[in-house]
Amino acid sequence: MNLTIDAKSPLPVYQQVIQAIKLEVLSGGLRDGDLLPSIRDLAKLLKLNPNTVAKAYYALEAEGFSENRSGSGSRVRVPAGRQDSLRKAMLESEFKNFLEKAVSLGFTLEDIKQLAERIKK
Amino acid sequence: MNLTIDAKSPLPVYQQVIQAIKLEVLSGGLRDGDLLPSIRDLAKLLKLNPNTVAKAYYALEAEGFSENRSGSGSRVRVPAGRQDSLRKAMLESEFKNFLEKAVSLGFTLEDIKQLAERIKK
Amino acid sequence: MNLTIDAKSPLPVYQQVIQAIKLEVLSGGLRDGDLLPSIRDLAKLLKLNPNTVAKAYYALEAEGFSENRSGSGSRVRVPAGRQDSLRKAMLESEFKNFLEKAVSLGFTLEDIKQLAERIKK
Amino acid sequence: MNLTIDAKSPLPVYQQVIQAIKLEVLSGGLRDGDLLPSIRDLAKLLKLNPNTVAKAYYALEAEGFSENRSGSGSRVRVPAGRQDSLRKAMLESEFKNFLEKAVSLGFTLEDIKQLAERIKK
DNA sequence: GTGGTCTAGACCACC
DNA sequence: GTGGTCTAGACCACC
Repeated sequence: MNLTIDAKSPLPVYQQVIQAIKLEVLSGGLRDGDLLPSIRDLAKLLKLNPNTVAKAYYALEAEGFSENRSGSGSRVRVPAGRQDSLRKAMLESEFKNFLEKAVSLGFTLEDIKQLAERIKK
Repeated sequence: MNLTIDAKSPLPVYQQVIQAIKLEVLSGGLRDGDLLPSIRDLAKLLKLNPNTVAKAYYALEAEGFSENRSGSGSRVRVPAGRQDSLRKAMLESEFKNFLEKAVSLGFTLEDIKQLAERIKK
Repeated sequence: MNLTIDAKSPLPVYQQVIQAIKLEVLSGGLRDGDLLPSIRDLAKLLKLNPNTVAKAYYALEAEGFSENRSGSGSRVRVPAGRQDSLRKAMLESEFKNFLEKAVSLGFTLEDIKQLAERIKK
Repeated sequence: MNLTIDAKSPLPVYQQVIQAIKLEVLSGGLRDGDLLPSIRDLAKLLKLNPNTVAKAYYALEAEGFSENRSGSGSRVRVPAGRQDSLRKAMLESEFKNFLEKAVSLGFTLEDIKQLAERIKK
């Protein structure tokens, strides 16, 4: 897993952990049944308090992304079908987000196409 | 002006105000010399404490986006050339941001092109 | 509000707080829009750590029972219709629960009727 | 025996085991002198650590519900009269429990009677 | 070792 | 004053 925490981000640290793990799940880096690092290990790795990581794990379980069991760790839970639809939904929402900002900045779809051409290379 | 404040956002409210006004300037909704709404009026409109709005206005002035003259309100300050380059820089940064997320979700540039085709219509 | 915490209960303290507030909402003691006691006040009253009460409030908000706003406290949120259906659903579930236990103890519905007659008086 | 263990329950697992066996005894599913399953067998069946089951068995013996003789297993101990009075006491306590919750939800005895009528069918 | 709960006490943004 | 986040460190049940 490739987790980095940005202490300066306005996004609370525990939510950064949630996002990073969700991304890992959605990108296929973590699959259904995979064991997540233990709360204490991840806390040590990210130099966070175990409570902060626990909060993230708790939220992930509440959202159905994992199953935490005392004594045997936390495992990823992603019904096969769900992963793909979540992935697509997330991409679309990110893209719409971007489009909205671009449009409110006064750019046209033509401008955006040109931008895309330039950066792609 | 089209401002909406999200109290639940991790981004502090006064920074949301800053962002919204900058967007307005960059999109051309506010031009060099335009009068910003008074601190009290904007606070009332957004249901915020005037202190919060004042904090945003001071920050905008510090960044050179406005000029506050006590007694005669705050006026937008945008040197002619600057607006365009800021606008472009912001669009590029947003687009790169989106691309990064898409790639980390495992999508290819081809996937993104197709998405763009679909949404455009 | 009539909250009592049982330190010996196997139910975690923060869940006891959640239950007590939900009960208060479902019984009509707390209505939509009512202000909950502040985290600090309730913590002092129950002799708990503010974090523990905060955890309960956070969960209540996640379940849609309240809306917490920094600076202006936590307010009960119960759409008028929902309260009644939740109340009935909870009663039925409690009753079924009881019936199951009674039946597994080998009692008949006749036994239960007699018990009810006796206790009612 | 019909045992199901809920790892998420706030009630410790070994106490769930105790409860389940007591219920079995009170309902007549297990009678005086009956042999309980071996600690290892029950642990395997419930996917628990044998230590957890052993803890439950010791507690049951301490309460006088069984007699553990090393080498020849654990046998249920229920003096003839005791079973019936325990059964009744448990039912009454469960019923009072239910009534309390119903009343605190604001239901009247009339409401409860109607509920009973509906479910009975 | 594992996750879950809790206290104590700090700092933040907003009021 | 309000809720939200975070660290530090403890204890619990279960493995």
